[in-house]
Amino acid sequence: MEGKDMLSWEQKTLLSELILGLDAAKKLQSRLGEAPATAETDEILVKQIVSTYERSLLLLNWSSSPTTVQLLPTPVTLSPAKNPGGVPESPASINGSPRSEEFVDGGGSSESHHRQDYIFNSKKRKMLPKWSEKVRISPERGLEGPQDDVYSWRKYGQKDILGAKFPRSYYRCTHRSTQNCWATKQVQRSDGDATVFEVTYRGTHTCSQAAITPPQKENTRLKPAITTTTTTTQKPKDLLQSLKSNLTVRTDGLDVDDGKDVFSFPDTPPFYTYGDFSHVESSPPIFDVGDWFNPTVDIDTTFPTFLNESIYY
DNA sequence: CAAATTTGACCTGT
DNA sequence: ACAGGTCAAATTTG
Repeated sequence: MEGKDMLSWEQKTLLSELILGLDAAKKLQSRLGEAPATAETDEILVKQIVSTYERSLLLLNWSSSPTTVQLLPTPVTLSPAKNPGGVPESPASINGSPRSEEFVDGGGSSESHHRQDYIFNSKKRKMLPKWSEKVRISPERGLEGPQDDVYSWRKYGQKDILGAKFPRSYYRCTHRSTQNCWATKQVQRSDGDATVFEVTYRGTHTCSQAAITPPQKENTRLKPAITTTTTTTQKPKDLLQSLKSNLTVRTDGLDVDDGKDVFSFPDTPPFYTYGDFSHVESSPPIFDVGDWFNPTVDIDTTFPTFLNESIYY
């Protein structure tokens, strides 16, 4: 939030990457020109150069998606502090394989791509930008936290994570198949603070978000988990040239235990600084989330039933 | 009845 | 072999 350089994260990163690359390149250049220096050094330098430029390229435009692609300079005025994420996702096989087996379907055909497709996608997916943030919920609001855009998510899995007390749930954009939008997110309840969830996004939306979604209620269901909130906001914005790479903010491994729950919430633009992520919000008096989480759980009774009877205000 | 979720099987990278 | 992530059939929800 504090702003010194008003440069966007992308710009900063790109700049430093390019500078590093250039510097390394120059050194190597002089070295090679001089004498047969140590092979090791050269190797290191070369590696650095390569990776640096790779990242730069990725930042600049690592998209080459067949369809979708949204490198259009949206004339939308973005808040200076917030930049809706908009990284086109795609192969970006910079120095990977000069193959052309890159894109699958350019339209929407998908008759029988089976594991091939799966494999391909999983690889591709790994390269998608990733970032995470924490969201806290408040008894009345539902959720609190950076709420900017809201996309429609569809849960496609849940898994227990080793060491974590709560399962992690996986969501993907509802328009995955229809619009080839590969944005996904995973939600994990914080071990420590029951009102905090950590959500990790992967890939940005390439769908015309805010699709036509019937008026939905943002309610809470009576299920062992607060799920669903396929909210959709129609904000004709956000499609752009934001770039980001893989940043992963992570909460340390705290160990607490509880029941389990999940819920989904909106998406938010990624914004952080390279190795600097200090977003510790002042923790206001936390209230109890009462039953929104699990009114009834089917967990072993051996567990402290999550917020079963905590404070009530 | 269509769309979303649940959940165990399956896939892939350490 | 294991853990995390995804698929897909069955089931639930609206």
